[in-house]
Amino acid sequence: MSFLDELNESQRAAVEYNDGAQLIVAGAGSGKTRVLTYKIAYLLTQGVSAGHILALTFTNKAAREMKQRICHLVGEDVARYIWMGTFHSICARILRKHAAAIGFTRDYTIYDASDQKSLVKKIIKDLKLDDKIYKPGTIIDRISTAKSAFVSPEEYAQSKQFAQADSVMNIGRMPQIYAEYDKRLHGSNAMDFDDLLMYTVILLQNNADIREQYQSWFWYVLVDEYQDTNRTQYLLVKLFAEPQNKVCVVGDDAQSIYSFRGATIENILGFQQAYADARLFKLERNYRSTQTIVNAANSLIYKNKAQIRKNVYSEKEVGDKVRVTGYDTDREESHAVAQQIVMLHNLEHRNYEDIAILYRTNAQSRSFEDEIRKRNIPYRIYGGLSFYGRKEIKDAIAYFRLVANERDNEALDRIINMPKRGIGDTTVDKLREAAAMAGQPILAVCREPERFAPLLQAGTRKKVQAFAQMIDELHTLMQEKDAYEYTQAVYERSGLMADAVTDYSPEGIDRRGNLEELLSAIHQFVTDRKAQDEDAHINDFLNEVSLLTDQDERLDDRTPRVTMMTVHAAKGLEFPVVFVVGLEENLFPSPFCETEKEMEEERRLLYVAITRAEQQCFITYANQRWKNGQPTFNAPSRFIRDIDPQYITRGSSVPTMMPPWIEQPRTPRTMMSHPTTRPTEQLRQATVTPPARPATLKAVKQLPKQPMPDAVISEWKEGDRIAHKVFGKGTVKCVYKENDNEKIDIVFDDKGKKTLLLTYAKLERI
DNA sequence: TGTCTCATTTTTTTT
DNA sequence: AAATGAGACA
Repeated sequence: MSFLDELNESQRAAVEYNDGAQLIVAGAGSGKTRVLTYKIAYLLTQGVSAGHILALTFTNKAAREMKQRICHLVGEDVARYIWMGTFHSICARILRKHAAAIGFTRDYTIYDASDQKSLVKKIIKDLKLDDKIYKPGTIIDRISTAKSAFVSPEEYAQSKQFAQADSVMNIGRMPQIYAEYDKRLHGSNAMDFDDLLMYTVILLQNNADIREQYQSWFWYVLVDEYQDTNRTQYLLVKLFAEPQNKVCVVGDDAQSIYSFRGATIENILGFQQAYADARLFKLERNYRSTQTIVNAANSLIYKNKAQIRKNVYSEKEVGDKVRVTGYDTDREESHAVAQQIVMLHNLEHRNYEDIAILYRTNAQSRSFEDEIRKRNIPYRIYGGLSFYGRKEIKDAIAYFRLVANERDNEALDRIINMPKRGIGDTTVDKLREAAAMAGQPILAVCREPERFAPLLQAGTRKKVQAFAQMIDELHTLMQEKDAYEYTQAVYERSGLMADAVTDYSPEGIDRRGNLEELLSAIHQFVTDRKAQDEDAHINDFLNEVSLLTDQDERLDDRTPRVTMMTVHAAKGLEFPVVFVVGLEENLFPSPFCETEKEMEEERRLLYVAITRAEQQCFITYANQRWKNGQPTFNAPSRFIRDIDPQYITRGSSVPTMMPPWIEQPRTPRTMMSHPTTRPTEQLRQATVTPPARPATLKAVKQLPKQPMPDAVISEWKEGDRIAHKVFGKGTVKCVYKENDNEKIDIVFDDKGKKTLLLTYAKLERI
């Protein structure tokens, strides 16, 4: 087999074995995708036909790339029949077909994070719980944890473990909330992301005929990134693979970084127990990075206890040492990184696309963005507001959703008064109540208000009815037209486009542009699907979009750009030059990890970050960082100490001030509202003993609001620093008055009218 | 009902 | 630094 010659010995062994269950432990950069693609190609040459292969990945992007590579090996006409996709998209596909078996219709909606949140908020309100204690975020997290562990509401109510964790958090009513949440989702003919997996397992468990149908259909099951699967996914894989157990999972326990989402590292560690005669293969040769980078990463991960020991090595050049540099402030850090990028580009002729900045939290991106833009360096930020996350796009999509699934109450909530129809919150509340009373979808109440909600005023009834009628008319159109024509009809009938067109503000023009972009994306979709002789219905589009992530967008753009993203988002990618920034205590590692186990996950996260680098790796930290409008002071991350010093060189941009190591007191939860603030000077002098906290500087949160006459503002402009920034609502002009330690933000709307005035104090001497 | 003003809060990572 | 929410008022 000629193409197998392109593999090394261990890769080839892994590809050629397919007698049964198989675990491939693939070190970073060891060609794991290559093995998977070649394995699939090999299976095809062995007579397994494409349609009988199921390959599950973590992201759409990974699926698409793998499919492309297989196309190169075996041709597109074969590759297109492989069942390749994310867990979620494969499940969504199966559930569409068998929706009735689990009590849904095939038009079910997939709720995204914001739908979940608003639903949970309503439940908390209806159950009359305190939203200070029952925070939507926490609740959603608990529900997701349960679903990831395949725990139903009933089982949740029985579970001592969940009950105990809830009582610690003082959220003892969780079982009721979970049950109610489940009920309302079902009532809305909707599922959240976790449901897609959970219901597929339920479907297969409860329906022997369907289960056997898939089990005999899938001859071979492959799973990528197995270290990031949760219990529900484990069950799912098992259900697909039984009874033959021709299953091949690939993963790296050292790169398991999604436990917060329910991933359990036990899946990969216990694979050989789960599949009795499973064979283990290891890929240990790293083809990506220099020896120094591999060694540095190894020395870091060596500090973790729970892991499959392996010996990842590189035979590339030794390469540069990892450069660790500390700065006084976060501003200096981003300034220096941007400057370094300029130098890399101009002096070492690095392409911008070869460079990435990786950080722990999305919030860190802003300062780098500012500095990089100042220097006119092209860049791209992943993970910010994605196109499909924009308000006007979500509104348009909410129309699609409601028309397709009239029970989708979250979509209705979004659009019933968008654009303005004079249907306010009070009316919607009444409608909701009437709907709950009658056991009807809210839209049904809108259709016949006199029957379900006679209390509404005549004028309101009319408005509500008109809305329902519009939706119903669109419903007819939806069935007649393709997605493109239908979208045009939606824009027109809903008044969305008219609303954007008459708005001449910069934001309005932007909104219109986005709506047009959506339309052209749908046009593209229709053309593509028709060329493939596939359906081009709006529901097909909706399906695809609701499972999209921000990393799946913007393929067209080929300008070389510096990449900025979180370390999580960088998993699976590689760059010649990588900056890992913000390596400080209380940031990286995150202040929220308390157990040693969580700390090990943070360490793995840094391992992932470092191993993204092919040739050069820079690590930076800042002694002072602005957080929530307040300065915070943190010691350099303990992880820097974990890396063997022989692979590190100290950066020299500022006087090296790595203090002799002090165990940074980790801010306990209860103290979070009073962040420790310590002046930089103190940090410099700190020796072995943890420094006391001399409060020579105090950050004053917010000055009392004071009227600020325009005259005063113009007076301040003279000689003061004035910054311009553009963000969501309007233009902000910040006026700093240094001597009085005050800063004023004046927010103007598009017409130059003053809309918001905030006064902040900077550091105040005591 | 909708807009404007002010006040409070903020736990990381994402399919 | 920014978003979200509550309350006042037109």
